[in-house]
Amino acid sequence: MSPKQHRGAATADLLLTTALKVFVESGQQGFTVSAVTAASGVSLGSLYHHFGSFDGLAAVLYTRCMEQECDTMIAALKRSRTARGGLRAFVQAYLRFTAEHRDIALFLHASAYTGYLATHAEEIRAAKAAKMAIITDWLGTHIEKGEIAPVPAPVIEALVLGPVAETARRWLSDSDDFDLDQAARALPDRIWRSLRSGQ
Amino acid sequence: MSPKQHRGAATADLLLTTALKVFVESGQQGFTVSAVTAASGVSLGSLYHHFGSFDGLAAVLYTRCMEQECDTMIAALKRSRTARGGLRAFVQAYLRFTAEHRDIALFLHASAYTGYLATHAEEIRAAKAAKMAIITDWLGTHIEKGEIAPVPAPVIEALVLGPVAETARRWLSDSDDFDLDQAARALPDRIWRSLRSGQ
DNA sequence: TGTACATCAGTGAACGCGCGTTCACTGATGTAC
DNA sequence: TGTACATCAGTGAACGCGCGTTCACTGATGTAC
Repeated sequence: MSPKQHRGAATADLLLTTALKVFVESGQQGFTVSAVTAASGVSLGSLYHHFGSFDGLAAVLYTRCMEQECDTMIAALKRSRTARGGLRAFVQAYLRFTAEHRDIALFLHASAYTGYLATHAEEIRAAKAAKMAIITDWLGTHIEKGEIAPVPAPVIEALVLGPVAETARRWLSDSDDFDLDQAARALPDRIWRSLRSGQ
Repeated sequence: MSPKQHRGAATADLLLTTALKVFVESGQQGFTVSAVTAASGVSLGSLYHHFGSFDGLAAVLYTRCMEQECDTMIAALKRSRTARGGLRAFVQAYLRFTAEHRDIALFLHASAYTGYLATHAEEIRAAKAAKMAIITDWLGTHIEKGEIAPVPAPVIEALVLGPVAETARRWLSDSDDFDLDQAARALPDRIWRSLRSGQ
């Protein structure tokens, strides 16, 4: 299972890093094998040696980015024991991640309905579900505790992820005229108002 | 300016209708000129006569779908004079539109970062901004009246559009295991809690 | 009313380009005895 | 320690396919006098 040589990892890494750069700089249209090999200096055959296909490379890149983002969110959530505090940390971590890793955030948002992920759709779906389960579990425990209102889980998730994702999308498509810090300040409290039980 | 013949309108319409069908059935990958001409029975030259390019057809289709959706939302908003009532109508109209026009909703969501809209990005942006202005104006008047909390406009917009768009996206990618009616029942009140002033 | 002309609508073969992929190959590294 | 061998890593020319687009053309419709 484990490879007898390890120097290949650096090449695979270089390809992934370059692929992300190419995507961000050239968009979906310019996201091609030849663009990635040209920009990285790695040969075409080497790319196929490591990833099997271009879709394969895209799938690995997507999974890696998605997990990096989710792990950041999850760490933020678990830093706090109250629902309100965890939520605040989650929202701010998401927006900070978007700002600090614009390339990753852009790739993740833009890949939603693309063809290059279709081949590996099931694996990606499973990887995403695994990370999301941690987040929804956290929310679940706080519903049980009575801090969050007893509303169907998909609704809670939409109330949390929706405004944050929408804000990120806006900033991604118009970074100059959109005040992300202002949104990061106001959003947590407003989202919390939509979730808390009582009243 | 006006054409001397009108029968062409039917052909252009057939092309647009077929293009939407092809997109929904075959995805971004299968969304090609040849697929559209084959499925519609219209000749390649005729497509170019009416739209100039394939991107041109896609841009017209996108604009048309977007305006149809926005007009539905706007009509719902204006049916009510209170912020709370308008918002409820808006949310439910959005989700109902998504369910009733799954094909349009899917195309609109999936087109966000695609290459085929890049060429006409500016016109599309302008058309979208024109429709959105009506919605943000409506929200603005209710902020002034004090019904909606004095939070920055982009935050308000994210709180309204975010959860609704997220819910639509979820249903679009998993129509069988997602209860859209349940969401449509619970969401308006929850979104309203995040917007209302006071407390 | 007839006819000449301009414009609109529609046709489909042909073209070039760039895409993802294949493949036969060389070189580097690790393993066995 | 040396050497034979298997596997991993990397190379780049070549291929076929299907994409969007072009273009010279015919037919239909409306207009002018």
